[in-house]
Amino acid sequence: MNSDFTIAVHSLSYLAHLPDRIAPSDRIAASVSVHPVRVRKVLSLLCKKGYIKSKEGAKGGFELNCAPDQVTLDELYLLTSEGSIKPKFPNPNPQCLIGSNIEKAMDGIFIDLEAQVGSYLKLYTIADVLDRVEKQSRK
Amino acid sequence: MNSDFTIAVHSLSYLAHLPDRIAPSDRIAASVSVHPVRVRKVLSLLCKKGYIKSKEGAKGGFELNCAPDQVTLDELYLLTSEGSIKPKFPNPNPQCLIGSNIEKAMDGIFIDLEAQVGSYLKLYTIADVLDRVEKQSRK
DNA sequence: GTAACTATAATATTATTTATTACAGTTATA
DNA sequence: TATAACTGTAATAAATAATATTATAGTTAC
Repeated sequence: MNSDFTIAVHSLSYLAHLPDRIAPSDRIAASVSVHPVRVRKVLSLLCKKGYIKSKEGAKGGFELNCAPDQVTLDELYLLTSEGSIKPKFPNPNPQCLIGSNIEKAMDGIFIDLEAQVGSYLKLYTIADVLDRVEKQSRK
Repeated sequence: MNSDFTIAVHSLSYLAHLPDRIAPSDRIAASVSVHPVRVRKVLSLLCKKGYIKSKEGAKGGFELNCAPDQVTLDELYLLTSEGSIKPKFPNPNPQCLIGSNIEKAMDGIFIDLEAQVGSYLKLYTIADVLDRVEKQSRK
């Protein structure tokens, strides 16, 4: 899974926990600890899907536009990391029975695995993540 | 998942399909299409776990030492890629409620996810992979 | 004794990820 | 209405991770 997923989950949780649910990319970036340009790139995906709205100009930023308990981690996985479970198959030898067929043979397994991962991640929402964050902070 | 998994699965399938079930690293490497030194590195892990035996010297190589229908992909995943599902959390800000707790909050989710992945991969053996390779080759 | 092999460490190369810079466009507000 | 605070996005640079290569020592069949 790639770290755009981390950025998406962190950003949504961050916005959800703010009283006014809006923050500019540099503030979000400071919480996630990545570059603001990267935050904007990932959040632009979330904008397209309507999870957040972006406001340009002064006092702008990214504003939550969804119910935290309605957004599942599965959706964010698909948006940011779909297909990332399968490892690389670096040009196996086409002259060889195994080499020429193994990637396609494994593809079916990995497609189902992705579905498994999806159905598990569907059990968790941004609201759940926030709950866990709060529980963790009380430890 | 990292590509050492690919190398492990490919190598075991490759050995299993050979009449004498033995081959040197450079032959395996030619089928997988990676460097022989890398094959030896990954296969040395499989040796330690007893899946194969290595024979040094002339006419040596790696010899299968297990029943292909008894080795599950789960075992090979754990050996080569355990923990690789979880994305990176690049030093989130310790001054922030979200930043200081999100990685630990997510850890629980990813631990369970790994277990899910494991239990799915347990459904497939090297023998199954070989079957699929053969079916694929007849398409 | 030699050729064919494994084992493994050290280094180099390549690919991927991430950060940075740059700049055009938008908007609140002084 | 000028300016500061923003987003959007492309281009480039830097850092990191993955992979290959080189080197060397040890083993074994013949």
